[in-house]
Amino acid sequence: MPPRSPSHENDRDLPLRPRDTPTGPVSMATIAEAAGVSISTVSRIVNGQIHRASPATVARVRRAIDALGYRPNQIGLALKRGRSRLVAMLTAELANPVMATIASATEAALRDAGYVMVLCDTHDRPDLQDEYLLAMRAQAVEGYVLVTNLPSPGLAEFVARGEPMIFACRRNPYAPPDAPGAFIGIDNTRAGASAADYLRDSGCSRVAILAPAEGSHATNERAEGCRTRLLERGMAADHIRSIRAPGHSHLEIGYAGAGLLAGDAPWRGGIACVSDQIAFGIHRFSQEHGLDLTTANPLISIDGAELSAWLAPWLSSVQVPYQNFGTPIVEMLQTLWRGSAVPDRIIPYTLHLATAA
Amino acid sequence: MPPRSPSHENDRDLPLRPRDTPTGPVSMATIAEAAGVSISTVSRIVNGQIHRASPATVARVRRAIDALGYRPNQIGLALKRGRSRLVAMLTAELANPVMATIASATEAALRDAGYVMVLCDTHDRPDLQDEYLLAMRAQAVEGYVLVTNLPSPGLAEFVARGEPMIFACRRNPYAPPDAPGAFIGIDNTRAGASAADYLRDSGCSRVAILAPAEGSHATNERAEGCRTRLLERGMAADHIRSIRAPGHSHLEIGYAGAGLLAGDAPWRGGIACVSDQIAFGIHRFSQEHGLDLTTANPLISIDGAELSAWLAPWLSSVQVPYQNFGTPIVEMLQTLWRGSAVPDRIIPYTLHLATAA
DNA sequence: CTGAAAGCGCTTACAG
DNA sequence: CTGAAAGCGCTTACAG
Repeated sequence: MPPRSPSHENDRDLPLRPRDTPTGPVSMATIAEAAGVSISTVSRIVNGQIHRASPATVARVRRAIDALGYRPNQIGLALKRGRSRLVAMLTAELANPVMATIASATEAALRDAGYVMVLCDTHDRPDLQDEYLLAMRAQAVEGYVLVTNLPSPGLAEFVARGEPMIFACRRNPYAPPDAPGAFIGIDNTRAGASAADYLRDSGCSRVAILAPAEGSHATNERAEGCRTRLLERGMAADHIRSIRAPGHSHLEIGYAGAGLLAGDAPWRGGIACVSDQIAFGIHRFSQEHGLDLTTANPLISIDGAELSAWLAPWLSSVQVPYQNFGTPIVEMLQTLWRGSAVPDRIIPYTLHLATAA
Repeated sequence: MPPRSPSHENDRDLPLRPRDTPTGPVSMATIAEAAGVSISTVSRIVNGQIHRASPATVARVRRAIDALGYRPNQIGLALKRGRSRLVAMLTAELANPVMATIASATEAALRDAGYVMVLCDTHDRPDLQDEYLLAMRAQAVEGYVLVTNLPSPGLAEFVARGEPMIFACRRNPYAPPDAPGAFIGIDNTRAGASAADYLRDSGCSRVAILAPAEGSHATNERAEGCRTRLLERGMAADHIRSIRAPGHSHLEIGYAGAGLLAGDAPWRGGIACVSDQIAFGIHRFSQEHGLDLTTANPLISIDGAELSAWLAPWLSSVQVPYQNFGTPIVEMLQTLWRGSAVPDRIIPYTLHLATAA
């Protein structure tokens, strides 16, 4: 750093961050020394207790802060407070666009609230989920947003200890019955029913419902909600074909399901998919085999990724506004921090209609 | 906690984590007291210096650790070391599948290396980028992975200070010329050339190149690489149509570009898109207007998201293995930490061919 | 083989 | 209006 006037009065003229040689991060002690006051005084001023110092002192300290580019070290703060300004997000699979959207929205909302998001991808492995929970506690994170709900000893313990956790899309597997579950998501049963209504209203007299063989609570509810509504609306049980296809990803499940659906004869009727990706899988199978499963039949999926409008105009969907989940998630966390119970938050969805002729 | 035998000898029989009442996280002091030794001794054993304690002591401490479920508090550690085990990832737009893939891959590689990833979405705003850089420094993160490269005062300062930063896909705008840039990505110029080769080999005698009006360095290189190769391969300059379309997202850019392309007469010739999303935009425009831009013309894009194989079989692409970026990114970071310069890492790509007839 | 002490960067009563 | 001191959970010479 070039030599400069010893007078603090000149600090005002310095650019915001004048260091052009690498220096370590500036600590409160540095500021205290530069301003000729104690660390306590700097701390108070940094924390807005300006009425507890003379205006001259406040000005001097502030000038030093600006001149040296001071930012409070969050580690020191966290150690003192016993918690960081970190919130952990655990996703089952970040590569899934639904999860990426939720992560992105949550990150933005947390930033607005002054928090920083740590991202953990469990790859749907219970051991990794537990490893992350423990690692995050060791980081003194202040809360957890879970888009994963595998039963695991660690999760059970965290729930039992009352750690501040929000469950997005997937419910707390250890929630006591009838207790608020801190869940945010859609009513999956109703979403399934809406899919059924759409197909029924489109004039379908038979419907195939495609879901994963090893479904989660959410996908099972969607499939069951659809089936129940179809029955309610007078469809004969043997006109409802439930296909539970195997596979790792929903894309593969859709592909395999399409094989089952088209096995005997070309399917004529409505198709309900519990997720977008399953519909995409059906589409690929259909194209590869010269079929028209997705273009000749009324088709609806649940999730409604924005990309569908661009690449899959043949697809109608129950559209879930995942991009808006961030704000309510943070609100729910803040409620937990205040010590209150957090009721489930059921998000309304909309219906997106296929645009293709 | 139920009363239990005061003898430590029984700890061996306790389940891994026997606390069923909420207790604060266990500190080293707790372990020291439980094992009847000093904190120093616990610290040494936790850190593997077991030859510096008697076997009996080691056993006693380990038993206490297991019984109480102790994990070192990372905040205390970080304060002592001056750095956390955190690495910051800054993305320009997490909702973009390319960025989500890189984030996911980096997260996994960091975890394997014992680090935790903090995710920051700059939304392509220079002010947010700077805000995050400063916030991350205040968290004492040990390194930065940037998938954003907006010129900003903060970024300039970080580069000048030699902070450990990796630039993925987007180059360091402040890198001194001829210096290693700690960049990882493909050779964009060559990728553009490969796109040109594909179209030329497909027999195209004219080609439209679609790129954003306000292109980044990367998209400009791709477009220019394509154009140059077409000229090299004997295509007349007036058979190459460069379309630089306006828009916020690449989807919109593709849509707008398709409008320009189809403005006068239906386009007959090859189409090169500097990104997948631009191709998707063209597809939507084409479908909505009853055209066959994407199905009747040889079409290639750069990026090659996996989803294309499912939803856009008409699309060929230069496929970039973003899902494999994690390991090299962490290796590069580790090289920086060792104090060495990090040469650019140019990742090879493959060609994915359209499957549709 | 083991422990007391200092210190990392903060905050917060407490004393003056 | 201001500062010295204790303490958050660690590590690391240093002394014994």
